[in-house]
Amino acid sequence: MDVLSSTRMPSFLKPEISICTSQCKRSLGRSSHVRGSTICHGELALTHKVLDEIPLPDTFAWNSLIHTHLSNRDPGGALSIYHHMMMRGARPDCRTLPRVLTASRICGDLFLGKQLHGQAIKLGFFDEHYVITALIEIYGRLDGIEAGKWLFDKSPRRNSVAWTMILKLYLLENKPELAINVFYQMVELNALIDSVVLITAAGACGLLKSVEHGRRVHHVARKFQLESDILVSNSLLKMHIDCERMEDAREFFNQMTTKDVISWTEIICGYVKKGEFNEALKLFRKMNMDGIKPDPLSISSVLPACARTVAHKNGKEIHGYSLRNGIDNDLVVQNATMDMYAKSGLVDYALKVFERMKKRDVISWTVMILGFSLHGKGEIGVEFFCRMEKDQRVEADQFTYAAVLHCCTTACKVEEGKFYFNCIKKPNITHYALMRVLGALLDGCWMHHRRNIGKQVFEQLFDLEPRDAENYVLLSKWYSDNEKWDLADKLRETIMGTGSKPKKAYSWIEFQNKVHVFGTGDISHPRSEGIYTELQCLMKKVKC
DNA sequence: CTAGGGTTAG
Repeated sequence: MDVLSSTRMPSFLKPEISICTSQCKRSLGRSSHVRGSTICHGELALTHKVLDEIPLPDTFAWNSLIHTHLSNRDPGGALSIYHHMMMRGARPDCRTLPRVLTASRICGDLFLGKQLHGQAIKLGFFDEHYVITALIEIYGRLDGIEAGKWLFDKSPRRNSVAWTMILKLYLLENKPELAINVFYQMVELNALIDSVVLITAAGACGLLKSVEHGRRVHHVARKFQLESDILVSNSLLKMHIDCERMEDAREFFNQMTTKDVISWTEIICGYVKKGEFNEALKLFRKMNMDGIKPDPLSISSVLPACARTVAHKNGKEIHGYSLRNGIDNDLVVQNATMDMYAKSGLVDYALKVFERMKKRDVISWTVMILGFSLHGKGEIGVEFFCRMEKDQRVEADQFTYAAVLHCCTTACKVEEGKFYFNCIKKPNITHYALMRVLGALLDGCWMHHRRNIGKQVFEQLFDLEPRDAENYVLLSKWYSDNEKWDLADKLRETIMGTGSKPKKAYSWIEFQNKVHVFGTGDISHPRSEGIYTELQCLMKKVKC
């Protein structure tokens, strides 16, 4: 029986147990037999019963039971144990309060947290590290960072856990610069710098995309000789990637003495995000040669690289690997596999994977709907969207709507497109989603030469994201398609003026089992001169 | 029997 199933057990105050008491006493005669990590459904129920029968269970036994409920993701159960403990006159100790505070935090009960705070003071546990941290966390998360920070400033003792909690709370409120400032304060005050606080600080630098702060955190890590700690080095690696410094990231990765599957996954992901799919695939192969076994996460991160090169052979190979190793049941892997097939031109394979899936989430549906639209099967995509809407377990989000709109554009279903577009106007839709949707609508405008609508859409696009170079590329294409060359040229000048750079465009060809990649204006290929000459000849022939 | 921590898919 698995541990989690005990979350469905009867509530503590009314245990419904039909096992004879003598057996209970044999198995749990002494309260120290209560072990949170190994306890299962029946045993937990038994424990309740036994604690009811013991004249006065010791605090250790109550603590264990509270712990068990918490680790079984049942904070409500933990709280009712605590309540019962109080009713029976048991005295909580310094290990009881942190756990009960955690339970009330998960339940979102700040009022109870305040009561427990009072109790901590009354019982003299206020200078306990664990109590302080738990209090900072419940105040910080339920009443805002300032409340947590106040407590932190007032608290008689501070260890690195409490400091880290403050950093974490700032990050939760999306204030990474304040988190980094706290980290610098720590360093200045000679507080103990450990791996966890370094990981948290590195995360803050990544969120800020600040190379400057990143260097300083890196320096501190080196000073405390924690740079080679695998968790620290992985977070430093991630920081370089998040700061969009792939060269630095690669250099750091290369000199890492130990690399685990997470290190490899991070760097592969970094290259995928940057569009360097061949480098991502190379590294995936290298990882295997280094004897690191791919896991569902690394598989899911390399599959997009296969999807976006003609190397769908690699994709099939990786699909085969996941089948042989029994990780094809992972939902994320299945979604990534479907997307790989759909984007490699094998939408039928994608559909096969889709139909075999036991569980489907909104991403599964979106991938499939988008897959159909990419293959000019917009009608089927819209059908799938309707099919999805019948499934109560999934709800369309911004990406699903973008996909279905794309279907409408490829199927020339302008009216339906408008209909879905109107469905999107819910409060939880972000600007980003709107961007994509508008972009999709725009494709429709091109097809129908509905120039006025197109112009309106552009105006909205620029309002939303005036600095996004991609929008200018779209508009430039729009002008060119409408043979407004002078406007297109003028726009190009504007783009240069804003200083925003469009993403580099890539193309590729598979030749003799090797994938050759070409970027715009790329002259890195050893035979690039010959390639361009040949290209010019071809262009001439095309024009004739 | 105790707190704060690194990777993934549209």
